This record gives sequence, C-alpha cells and structure tokens, in this order.
Amino acid sequence: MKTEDARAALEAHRIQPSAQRLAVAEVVLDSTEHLSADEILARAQRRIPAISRATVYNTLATMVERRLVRSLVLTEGRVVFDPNTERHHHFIDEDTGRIHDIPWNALEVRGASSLPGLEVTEYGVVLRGRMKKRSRV
Amino acid sequence: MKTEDARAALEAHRIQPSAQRLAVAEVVLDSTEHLSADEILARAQRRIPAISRATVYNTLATMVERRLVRSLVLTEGRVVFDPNTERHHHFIDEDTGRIHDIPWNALEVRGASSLPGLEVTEYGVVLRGRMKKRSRV
DNA sequence: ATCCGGGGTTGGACGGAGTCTAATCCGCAT
DNA sequence: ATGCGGATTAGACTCCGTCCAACCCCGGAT
Ligand SMILES: [Mn+2]
Ligand SMILES: [Mn+2]
Ligand SMILES: [Zn+2]
Ligand SMILES: [Zn+2]
Repeated sequence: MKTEDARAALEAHRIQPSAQRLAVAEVVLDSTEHLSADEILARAQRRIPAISRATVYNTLATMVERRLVRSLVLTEGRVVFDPNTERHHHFIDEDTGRIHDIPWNALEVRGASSLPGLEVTEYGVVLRGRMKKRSRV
Repeated sequence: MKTEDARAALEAHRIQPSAQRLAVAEVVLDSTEHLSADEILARAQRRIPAISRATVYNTLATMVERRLVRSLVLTEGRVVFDPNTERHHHFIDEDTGRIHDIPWNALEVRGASSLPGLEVTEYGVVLRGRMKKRSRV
C-alpha cells in the first residue's frame, strides 16, 4: 500500500499520521492475510527499524477502536488483525493455521437477528477444515 | 455431577479415572458455563486441595483429545472448555464476557458444506451482543 | 510381604503474548 | 529559543500455558 493511501486511511479515521503509524497502517492495510501483532511489528521494522513493540500495539489498538481494522480471536494465543471491515466469514485451515475470508453471501444465515432475549450486534460463521488439493495447479 | 457419572464419562472415553481426573471431570461436565482452565483448577481444588495446575491442564488436554469436551477460543487470552459436544452456536455477551449456547436449530446456515475448494469439517455461528433486559423478572 | 515398572502427579522453571510505566522525543505554537 | 502535549520507547511486569525431572501410586510378579 502506498504511503499516501495509508495516510488517507488514517486521516479518514481521525488518527494522526505519524511516521510509525503510517508504517503500521501500510503493513496491515496492504495485506490480505490476517497478521498478528508481532508479524506486523516485524514488517513495520523493515520500514522503521527502531519502531517499538509498544507503538505497534498502541497503533493497532487505536485502529481497532476507530474501526480501521478489526481484531479477531480464532485460534489460541494469537490475535490477528483484519483489514477487511466488511462483513464476512472466516475459514481456518487446520493444516496451516491460516485464516481465509469467505464472502458474506457465500453463506446464508437465518435467524440471527430474531433470537429472543438477545440483542445481536454482529455475527459470522467460523469454519474449520482443510483446503482441497487442486487436481491441476 | 455425581462422581459415578464422571467416572462413567471418563471410562466411556477411555480415560483412566484417577482421583484428580474425576475431580476435573466433575467440575467441567457439571457446569453449563464455559470455564477456563484456571477456573476449573480453582473448583477442583475444593475437592482435592493439592491438585496441581499441570494435572488440570493435562487432564483437560486428554479430555479434548478424546472428545469428552471441546475447547473454544472466542475471546482474547481465554481458552474455555465446553462440556456440550453437540453441535451448537455461541453468543458472547459483550457486557459480561460470558458465553451462551445457542441451539443448533435456532439458526439456519446454508452453503457451508458446498464451498468450492474447501473441505469443511466443522462450523458454527459466533454472535456478539447484549442480553436484553427482561421487562419483568 | 517385597519388589518392580509404568502411568499419573507435582512444583517450578520456562516461554510467548500482551500491558503498563516512566523517561524521552518530537512537532508545533508562541 | 522555549514550552507544551501527544507520541514513542525500552524494559519491567503479568498472565496463560507448556515443559521437565523428580516423585508418587498402584497392580502384577515373585
Ligand atoms: Mn474505513
Ligand atoms: Mn461422549
Ligand atoms: Zn477476515
Ligand atoms: Zn458451548
């Protein structure tokens, strides 16, 4: 992601674009993966070698608060950050541990908003399994 | 849960019923809550004060392996154990952090098993929100 | 009754992920 | 130049979970 795009994204969400925050935003907004804080730190350090862990955690927390990204807890000991803030589902590859996005309308969920006694603010399907080998690559 | 029920459950899943394992099984199988390992440890210690953390973790891991319980990762830094091994969904109360079971047929999910390229072994809906106040208690 | 072997248990060391804090840095307004 | 407030930093710290080596316990063999 270009620096100017990252800057625009930060500003659109009212986050002051410091050099460190730009580096974090470039990393996390660019990726289609679901990266952990420490992976984001490692990549941000390529841009700013002196960037600290605390700053990365602070920045990610701010970005979550301002809804620039979402944080997901799907596997043990690993919080990941999702630049895709549209509604979607998640598939966890049990072989690799990798998380894949499933488009919202690939599945149909009925009844989630009409559960008696519950005020549902968000929901999604979490799937686990394996990726099929493709017959020809 | 009665000790004999716990013993039967362990044996049905081919787990040797030691005194410590019985204590853990009584705690976790009895509860309708989703308890963390340390909560289970605390409750098991009421029965066996000397029971160690390692034993509780070992026993829970075995119980998960033998499918007597399931482990869930829904919130950060907190793995919980679910004695309900039937398929069901989960609602997380954002006020209290508590996890509530949603019966499988309270929701309808379509398309999960026909996603191209994916071999889905399990799935469920994770909902977040608040519990409505009841007009009269 | 004693010995023996192997699984079970234990406490403590260890490790990774995340939080907190106090000192420093930096950009900006005066 | 100076002062200010927010941002950044390193490191200490906590929490959850794992690992390990010693010990315990019990059933079977002698
Ligand atoms: Mn946005
Ligand atoms: Mn069973
Ligand atoms: Zn996603
Ligand atoms: Zn459950």
